[in-house]
Order: sequence, then structure tokens, then C-alpha cells
Amino acid sequence: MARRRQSVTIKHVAADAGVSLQTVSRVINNEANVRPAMKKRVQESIDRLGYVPSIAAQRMSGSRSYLILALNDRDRTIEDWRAREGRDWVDQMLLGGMLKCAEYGYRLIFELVDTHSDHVQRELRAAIAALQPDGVVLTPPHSDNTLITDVLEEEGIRFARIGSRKNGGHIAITMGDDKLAAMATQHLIDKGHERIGFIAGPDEYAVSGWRKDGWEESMSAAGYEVEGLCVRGDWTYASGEKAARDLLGAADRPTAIIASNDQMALATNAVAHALGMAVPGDISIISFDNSPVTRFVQPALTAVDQPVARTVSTAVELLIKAQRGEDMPEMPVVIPGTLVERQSVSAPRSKG
Amino acid sequence: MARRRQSVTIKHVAADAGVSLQTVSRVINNEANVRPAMKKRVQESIDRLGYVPSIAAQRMSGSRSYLILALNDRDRTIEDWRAREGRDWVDQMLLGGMLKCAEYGYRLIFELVDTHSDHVQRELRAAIAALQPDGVVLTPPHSDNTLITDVLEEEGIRFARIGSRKNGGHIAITMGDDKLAAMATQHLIDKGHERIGFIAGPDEYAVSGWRKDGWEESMSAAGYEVEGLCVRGDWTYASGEKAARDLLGAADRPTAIIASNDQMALATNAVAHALGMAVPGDISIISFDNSPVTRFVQPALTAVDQPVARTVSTAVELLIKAQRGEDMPEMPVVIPGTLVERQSVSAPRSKG
DNA sequence: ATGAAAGCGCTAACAT
DNA sequence: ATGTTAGCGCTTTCAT
Repeated sequence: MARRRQSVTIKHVAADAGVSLQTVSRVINNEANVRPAMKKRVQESIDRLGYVPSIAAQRMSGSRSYLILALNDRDRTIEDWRAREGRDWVDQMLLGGMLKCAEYGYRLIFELVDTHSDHVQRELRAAIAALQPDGVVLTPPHSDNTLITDVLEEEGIRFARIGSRKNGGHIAITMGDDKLAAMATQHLIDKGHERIGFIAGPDEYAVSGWRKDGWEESMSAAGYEVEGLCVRGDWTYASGEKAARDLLGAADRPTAIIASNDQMALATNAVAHALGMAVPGDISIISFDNSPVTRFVQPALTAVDQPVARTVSTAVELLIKAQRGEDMPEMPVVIPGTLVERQSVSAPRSKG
Repeated sequence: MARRRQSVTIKHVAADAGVSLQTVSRVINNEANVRPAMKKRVQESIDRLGYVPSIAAQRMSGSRSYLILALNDRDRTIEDWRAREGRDWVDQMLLGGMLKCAEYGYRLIFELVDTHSDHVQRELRAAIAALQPDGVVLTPPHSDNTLITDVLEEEGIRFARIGSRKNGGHIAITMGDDKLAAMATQHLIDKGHERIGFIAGPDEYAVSGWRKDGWEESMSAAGYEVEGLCVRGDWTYASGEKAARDLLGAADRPTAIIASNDQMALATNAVAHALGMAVPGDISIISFDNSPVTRFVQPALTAVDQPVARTVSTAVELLIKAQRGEDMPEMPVVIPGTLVERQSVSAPRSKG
């Protein structure tokens, strides 16, 4: 196929408007020092010719690439895609990230990186060299991975960390996990529960700790015991099964369980049924994430919704605005989630 | 933030290896006329310095952009994302497309376009001017939209149409929709059904017609009537409800229904329940697509699985290979789907 | 406020 | 088989 060239370039516009390339460039980039009349004339040529700048050329000449890179964990993402269980984290990221990028004339490039491989750094440097993104959105567990953030700092690329509170010179955004967990716990306490179990996520994820903190906070504020009521999982269904068996097999078992994600909540629900316990009659369940599956399971799960789309959208917007010279927020930004009530919570059975 | 420059460029590698830029370029692009020893020396420098070519520069110099554009319908995609009902078409596209691109050092850019707006062409030209993609993957209903294909032909950009049989000079890939529909119909016939209803998709989608053809083919091969057994929907749940009411409210109603997508099948299931009919006892159902929700509904739906990931993966691979000079397939490529049996099909009740 | 010239990192075309 | 030159489309100096 023939060597493809830009059909309409800045030169064509300049010729059409009878001005220099520079003036056209100034108009494109909305710079100062262009008289309104001149600007109008150039803009008309742009519109008439249907001119759109080549981002390759813009990037080449050392300015912006108009590309935002969204980094996700390769294994977990591919596993979710293959499982086809309706987890829509990626879709929500795209919904928030792509649309916000489009608003500003940027594009979101979704990229997978191996968190645990020893060549994360190489992979990342390669992506940066190839694309020269104007900003990077980091999702857990990348958000606090210093292997990654070190590279980005070295390369001088702005980044936003989702699910992180480390904002030194960078953007940090959380969904208020501790407050959400506290809210979920309080919701159960209000229903009359006193023994509320908690299935935590893996340590590698900062959000795991915050969610646990929130649960503990509400429990101790109410004067309830937490000892022996927390089990750690690793987000997987299997780990949720094991955790649920531990909690529900105990002599003084809880009357409610909060699971740190949907998979583990689903597993808890299944284990309860397997043990002949009614949900929510014998055991109430609240899950985190609120992916589509929470609505399809029996009973539909009460869940803490994570506003992924709004969070990523905000991250992208802050990155773009920072590039335009606006200040980045000093403190971690919180995009709070909400509790979505469904059928997996009721008052505990009155004690015989 | 400081003007960012490539940290390691082809110049550094050339200097390090003591050769000309051109030789490095030849090694990068795996071209002929480089002695093995020289190639090895250059490759070592590349590895040592961690050099990765800038795709912006590669594109600028008139060669490849290493970008493949995947075009989807904006409204439908955003609606799916917002609905959060577990439809994973986009995820399966990414699974197939991104991973295949990565294999060849390309990147997939996922882009939304308004099919029905009068400025599709402007939108598309803008995307092409900005990104200069090496190939475009078209999904229904874009695949047969001449507004879109005309622009691509004008710009000289190779494209692959998914769900299209129009391959004149381009790549066409289907999932064998007619055969799949025929297979689903035959499956019901084998179970003893004679009156099998069909809910078709909108005309705008070529696949709608093929699926209907397959149903008709199996029906007439078995010598069964199709008159009054086909109703057209528009993919939505609401249209499926209406279609199902039409079919199930008739005097001589069908004992089985094939719906052309999951949403309409779900609606059919709900309508059957509302009318006091048992599924599959009174009415068997088969759906198309096999998105996650088919497994979560009661009863789990027998469905025709659409191998979206494999299809997109193939599309991308053919585009890349074509760019490398390999021939494009003359005929439409078929990536056949399969029938996934679940609980929504049984033999019809014996006639009283 | 506008223009001219230099250069970004790379490859195509043409040397040798 | 390797090197040299020109130029892709744009922005950044630096002039005017």
C-alpha cells in the first residue's frame, strides 16, 4: 500500500489563509498574540479544509502527545475477561476515562502491565518511549508500586494513582474506602447485628487495609468485639470460600459478613447455602464493588458501589488540567461510593 | 513541566554501536541487507540502552504508526456501560484485539463513533488525521456503512469488517451466523419442536438477516411452517418483550423461541413467566451472543456463543499481515460460534 | 502581532 | 552491505 501522507496539513491551512505556519499553530493551540480577525480567518480555513493536526507531528516537535495511558494489571484483567463473569471494572474505566479524554481532545490508551514480573520497568519504559503519554493513570495494585512510580518520576511523566493516598507531587484518588466500610458496618449494626465478620483483601492493595480499618472503627465505636472476626482473602472466589468456611464454621459465628469484593461475597453466599444457612435470615452479607453479578445472584447482594467511572474521569481531568498549568490537588481526592441496598441484609435472628 | 525528549534515540544506539542510523533502523525493522554480526552488535546496543523506537517518529517518517483503530457504535456502547448488565462485547474485543496487537508490537485504540450522525465522516477523518492508524476494525453496524468505508478507501486505509460479507479488496469476517441459527433451530427440532418462533434483529445489521435465514433454512428443510413465527425486534429488552408477547399471545403459539440476542431472550423469558408459562416446560428458549447474563438468569439460557475475541484477534492479525505484504483472504473468513447448552431447552410438552 | 529557521526521531531514496 | 541526504508535520526558538 502506498506511503500515506497527511491529506491536509498545517501548510495547506497556512496557504489557504495566507498566513505563516506559525500563526496557524498559534490558533490551533489557542495561544496569545493572535488578533481576533486573524484567528477567525485561520479558523475558517481549518474548518473548510477539515484540518486536524497529526498527533505524531505534535508529539515530535516536543509538545504534547494527547495520549493518556491507563495501566492495569495484566493477569487479573485477562483473567476477568476470560472468566466472562460480568466484572466490568475495565468498562467503567473506559466509560469514565475515554469520554473525559475525548472532551479535551485527548485519547486514552489502555495498557496491561505485569505487576509481579521483574521487567515491569522495562515494559513501562517501552510503553513510554513508544507513546510518550502526557499522563498515566495507575490502578491498584500498581498505584503504590514504587518500581512503577520511580520510572514515571524519572521520565518526568505526571501520574494519578487510583486507590492510593500517596500524593507527594502527584495526584491521588480514593473512593473513601474506610468510610464506606464503616458505613456498611454501621448499616448492619443498625439492623441489630453485633457479631459482624470481615473478609479482607490482600495486603498488596492499600484499599484492603482501609476497608478493614473502617469496619474496625464502626465495630469499636459500637463497643463490639472484632477478635477472630477478620479473615484475609486474595480477592478470588476460592479464597472467599475458605474465609467464609472459617468464619461460619466457628462456634460463635457472626450473624453478618462484609466481604471486600464481590467474588468473595459470592463465595460467602454459596458457602452459607451449602451449610444450610439462609441468606439473609441466618447470615447477612454485604459486598464491595457492586459489579453486575451482585444483581443476578440469589439473593441479590447489598453492595458498596465503587464509582470507578467517576474516579477515572476525575483522574484524567486532573492530569489534563495539570498539563495546562493548573495546580494539582494537594490532598488525596475522594470520590465517595454509596451503599446499594438489595436483599442480602436483614435483622439477625433473635437469639434462642 | 519540562519539554520531554526521548531519553534514548536511534542516534544513541548508532553512536554506541558505531554504525549509521540507517543500519540501526534496518535492524529495528528486521530488514534484509544487514550482516548477522552487524545485526548482533546493533541489537546488543539496543538492549543495553533499552532503546524503543518512538512511534510518533516512525509514523512521521511516513511508515507505520503501529496503531490499529477499533471502531464501535458510540450510543450502544455507552448505553451498555451505563446499564452495567454484564454485556462484555467490548471486553472480548479488547481481549482478542489488544493481545494480538501486542504480539506484533502494535497497539489497539478503541474509538467510539456516532453511526447515525451526519458527521460520521468528519469524526472519522479527524481520528484518521490525528492517529494515522495502520488498519481499522469495523464492528456492526459500522461494518457495512458506506459513509465509513468510503472514507477509509479514500484515505487508503486497510480495514476489516466484522459481521460483514462484503470483502471486495478488504477483509470480511463473520461468525457463521446463518449456520449457527440453523444449528440452534435443528437443536430444537431434534428435541421434537415443530413450531419454533424467531425474534429477529434490526435490518440495519447484516447479521440479523443471516440469522433469520438460518432459522428458515432449518425449518423448511424439516418441512415446518415459518409463517407468522418471525417478529422483528431492535436488540433492546423492550422490543424483545413486545415480540415475545406477539408470539406467545397467538392462538397457535410456538413451543420454542430463538431470540437474535441475549436482551431479547431475557425479555422472552420474563414474558413467559409473566404469562404463567414454564421455561423450558412450556416454552424453550435459545439466545444469541452468550454474554455473562445468560448464566445468571433463571433458568440459565441455552445460547449461541459468539467468539468475539477470536474474531477480533483474527481481524487484527489479517490487517497486520496485509501491511507486511501478505495476501488478504479473498473470501469472507468465518470464525464459527458454538451452541452452549444450558437449562432453557427441553422437549415440547406432548400435545393434549 | 507575525514570520523564518531550526530541529524533534525516524525512514525512504539514493548513494557508495 | 552500509552510509548519506532529505523530509515527514509540527512547535520551538528567535527575528522583525
